[in-house]
Amino acid sequence: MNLFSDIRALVIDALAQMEQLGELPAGLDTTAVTVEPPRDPAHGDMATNAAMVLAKPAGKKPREIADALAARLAADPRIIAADVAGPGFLNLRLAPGEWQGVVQVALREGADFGRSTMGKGTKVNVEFVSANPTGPMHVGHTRGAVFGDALATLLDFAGYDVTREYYINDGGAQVDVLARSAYERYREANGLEPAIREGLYPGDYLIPVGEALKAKYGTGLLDKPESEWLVEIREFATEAMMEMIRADLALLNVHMDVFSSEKALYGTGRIEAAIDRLREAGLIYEGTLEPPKGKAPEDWEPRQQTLFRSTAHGDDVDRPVKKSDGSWTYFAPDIAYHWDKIDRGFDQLIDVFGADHGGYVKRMTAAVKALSDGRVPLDIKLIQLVKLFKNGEPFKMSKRAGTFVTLRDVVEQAGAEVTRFHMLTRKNDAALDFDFDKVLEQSKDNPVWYVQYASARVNSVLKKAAELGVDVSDAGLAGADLSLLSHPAELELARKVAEWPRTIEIAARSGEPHRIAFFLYDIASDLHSLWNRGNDDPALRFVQEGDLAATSAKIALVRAVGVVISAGLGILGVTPAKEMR
RNA sequence: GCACCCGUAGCUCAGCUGGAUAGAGCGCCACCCUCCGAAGGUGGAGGCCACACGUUCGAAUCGUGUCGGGUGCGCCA
Repeated sequence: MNLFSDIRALVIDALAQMEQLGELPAGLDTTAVTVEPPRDPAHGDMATNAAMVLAKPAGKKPREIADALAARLAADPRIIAADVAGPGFLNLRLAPGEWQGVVQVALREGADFGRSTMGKGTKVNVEFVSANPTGPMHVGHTRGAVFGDALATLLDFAGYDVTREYYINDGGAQVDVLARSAYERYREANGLEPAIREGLYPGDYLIPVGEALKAKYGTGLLDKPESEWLVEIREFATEAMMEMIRADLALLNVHMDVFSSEKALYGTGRIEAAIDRLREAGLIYEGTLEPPKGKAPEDWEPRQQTLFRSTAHGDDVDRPVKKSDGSWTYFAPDIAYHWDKIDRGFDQLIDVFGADHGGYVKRMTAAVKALSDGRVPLDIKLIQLVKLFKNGEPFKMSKRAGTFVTLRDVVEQAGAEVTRFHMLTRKNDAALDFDFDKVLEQSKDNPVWYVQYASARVNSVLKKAAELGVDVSDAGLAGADLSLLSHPAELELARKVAEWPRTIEIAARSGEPHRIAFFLYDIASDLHSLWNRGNDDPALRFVQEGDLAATSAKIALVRAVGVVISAGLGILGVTPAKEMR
């Protein structure tokens, strides 16, 4: 349930009645009518812009519509006041019973409170991470992994049918480089001096792969030409890398539903078929690209290439699908891969890319538009970089010096929970600071800690109430006399609880899980604030010694907040804390 | 040169498909607490929402342009 949509429905209903009575012209478009919490609580509980939005199409003054609408709404028992204000806002004040009802619903629905049917079962594919299988994942991948996973959970919660997917880039030149690097480590395992020349992957993580190769092949591949071992070792090393990547993802509690392989597309005719489909649409041609203006490479030579007319679908220039030697570019199998996703029946595609792949967005959306006849939307989410800090000082990374920070480093130092939450405290397209010390700090300016502290407080106060004989089960609390929750400060917190389902829908609609993290910080802050007021005003303490009924009602509210915090943390992939240590 | 993202308080950032007097944390100032409902609390100062036009009853939010920062720009993925 979403109280805001309920009241909006009430408003729309009232407008329909006004149309029937001729107070408004028939057939008005009410899609722009909103019911929202006003910024200033003094304006009431909810505000609607109906009168202002409809004034022009109805040919009436906003005030006139607002007055009539107010009178009609005020007749509903759920609404105790409806006042016209400002340029034509209609401010509504709801009966306390509505807010108390929300608390009860939260307790009854528990972990499902806020779950929405907005997505209507739409099949959506979220492709994320998709790191090259050539080494361990680094911090940048970590953010992408956390974001993609949280987005997937969020969409699921909002009623979408979600598939988490990883595209393995195992078809390009980089896996040959991996094979050659692993071969050197294999030689090393056999007591020979490895020749890790420029351009190979120098990382230690390939040493065990070399040893495993020795265990499998003994000395059998030594002194053989590359052509005899490349394919086998490539396969072996890629599989080893994928195992490592899966293990890294598991450290973060990220689990994919599907792993798709680029290599598996070769030789199946899938790539050719995808390109042919574009060709039939007249979008493939042989041609020559202009050099980019103002940045003409010195070795530029015009070349005849097979091009995709991506400009027909919003791109700036057409893009090559074949290299000059006739082999496919990276783009070609990616087109085939996205076609495959369309083919598998997804209604909506989401790709999570690093911001450095921003230049790839238009051509990919163009391809998906062309392949699906505009039926399947592709939404590409770009993830900005993570700036690492240690105690306020920038933490320099260098691949060459071997000081680059891996996903494993981050998780081992900060923990999966803290890492996940912190990575979601910023909008995906904004750069994120990650300070190894600050994320572990126990203070109010650390959102992770502050939200967990609220969660622990809920737990501890429940325990205390239970000791005094309150039935603190959700069912028991839902049965409490909630009309005792009448203090304005308590109703305000209940209002925040009522905003949870709305927050889910907004976050899901915009594909922005960080909104959940911010909401959690807000509601945690409100809970702490009410708790603190109990220091000065004993009537606001959650546990009222000697008054079981009042305590039950207050604990019900606290537990409702706990329900929301648990649900929210669950979407972010974080386990709520039971106590602080 | 072109495309995409960004520009909000001294700092780090939110701002809900355009909505009323633009919010939070840190820092700063004042007061309170010295409590085991704990790892502080309450209040305050502080902003031409980069700038300029435009659309609108209404713009931080939409459009155009300018300035500033980031990313990317055939035969890498």
